[in-house]
Amino acid sequence: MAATFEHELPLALAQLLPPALQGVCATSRVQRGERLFRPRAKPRLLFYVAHGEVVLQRLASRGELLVLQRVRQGFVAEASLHASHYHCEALVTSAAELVAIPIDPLKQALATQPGFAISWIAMLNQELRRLRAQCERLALKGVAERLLHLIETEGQGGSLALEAGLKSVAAELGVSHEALYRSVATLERQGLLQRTRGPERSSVARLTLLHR
Amino acid sequence: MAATFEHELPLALAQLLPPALQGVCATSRVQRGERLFRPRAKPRLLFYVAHGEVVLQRLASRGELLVLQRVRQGFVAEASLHASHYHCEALVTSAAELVAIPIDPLKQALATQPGFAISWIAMLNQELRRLRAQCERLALKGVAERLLHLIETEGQGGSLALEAGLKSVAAELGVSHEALYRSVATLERQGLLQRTRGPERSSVARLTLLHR
DNA sequence: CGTACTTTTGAATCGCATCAAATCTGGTGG
DNA sequence: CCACCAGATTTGATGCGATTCAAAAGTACG
Repeated sequence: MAATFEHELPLALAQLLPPALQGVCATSRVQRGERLFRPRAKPRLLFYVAHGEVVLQRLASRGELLVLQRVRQGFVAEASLHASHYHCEALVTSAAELVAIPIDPLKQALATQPGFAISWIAMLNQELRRLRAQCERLALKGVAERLLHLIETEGQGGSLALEAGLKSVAAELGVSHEALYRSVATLERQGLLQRTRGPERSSVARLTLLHR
Repeated sequence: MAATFEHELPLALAQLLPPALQGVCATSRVQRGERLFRPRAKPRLLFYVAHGEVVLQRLASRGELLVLQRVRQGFVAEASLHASHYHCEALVTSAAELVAIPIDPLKQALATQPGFAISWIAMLNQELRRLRAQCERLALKGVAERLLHLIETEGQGGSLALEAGLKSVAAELGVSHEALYRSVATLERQGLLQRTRGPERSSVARLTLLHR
């Protein structure tokens, strides 16, 4: 779908981006399954995910699919700002509302507006901390420990919204989906976790931590 | 040791930092075992590792030690620039030469010199890519695969220098040191890997990839 | 109503963690 | 110089947990 201006920019973006840059951004709704970019493509746009879910993934040497990042709210591949090409691909796994920011004007704004550059650095710092948390999580040994760590760090108040099903979570945790299903069932049986399903087509499942 | 000005700043830093900021930086040599900062401490200095090795680690909920990052060359905890306190601790694991950069002047320079801010953003982007590579590595299932991935991504020309022994590498790979020793031995037996030890006290061991 | 996908359960297998112990290493102090 | 110690390295044995393969049931969507 072409750019639509009927929707305002998400608040987080409106506060971050300078007005001049906001003018050249395009908001669009993207269906599940679409690809934002492929590996080796030259970066021209930088994407921000307002709703939905986008997965950054990469084909490993053995042909296995590695999930580098699931983005539910935030920038996609912001590290490709100065890169000559993408190192991974971005796939929409849950219908999303995206903002596309042209890279050239973005770099221009960063170079001329110090306040914006500072905010951008703060955003990158936050992203760094998030990634370190993910590394910490992947270093945990058990499936249950990884899942609980995910809910604690990525969830809000001990509750994690699932936009795209448990299978996608399993990939992010670096475990087989069978192992994750079993672990969730066990934790539920032990009363440590509660899974709620959305009643409607808006299947916003949710994992909530109990007794802790 | 107090600041010494007998040594110039490392080239990478000299090119990155504005002259005014270089003037307030302190170079120092730090022994193995020293701690640069503890969790919950308020960040006042930002460290750059010129030589040696510094490990960013954190005590997990179970009391296990999680290695978030091994820094052999680059910044330590650069994400704490705007943070109110550290989330992890930094331990020197191999005698290191460090540059301490006061945070306040650093933030001042970032806010007033757009070119510097841009360079800083580029550095953060590089760090983000490195961390994504680490996540990718930790998602691999086998010890051997993780090790080979480490050598490929962190090494230079298929050869990785070890500043602090295999045990520290095991922690970074998220595996037990026994498993890593066995894996290295197996790979050596298969002719896929060669381990060289430094002849002198400068025990710069090295892992080199063969036949690939 | 059929197709594609997720979810679920089962069973067999394998790799790694763990515990244990021996050897080797560098560095320290007598 | 040597005894000694702390840590790294190495090898062995055992058990657990995850992967893998397989198959069935549930669910969304056209």
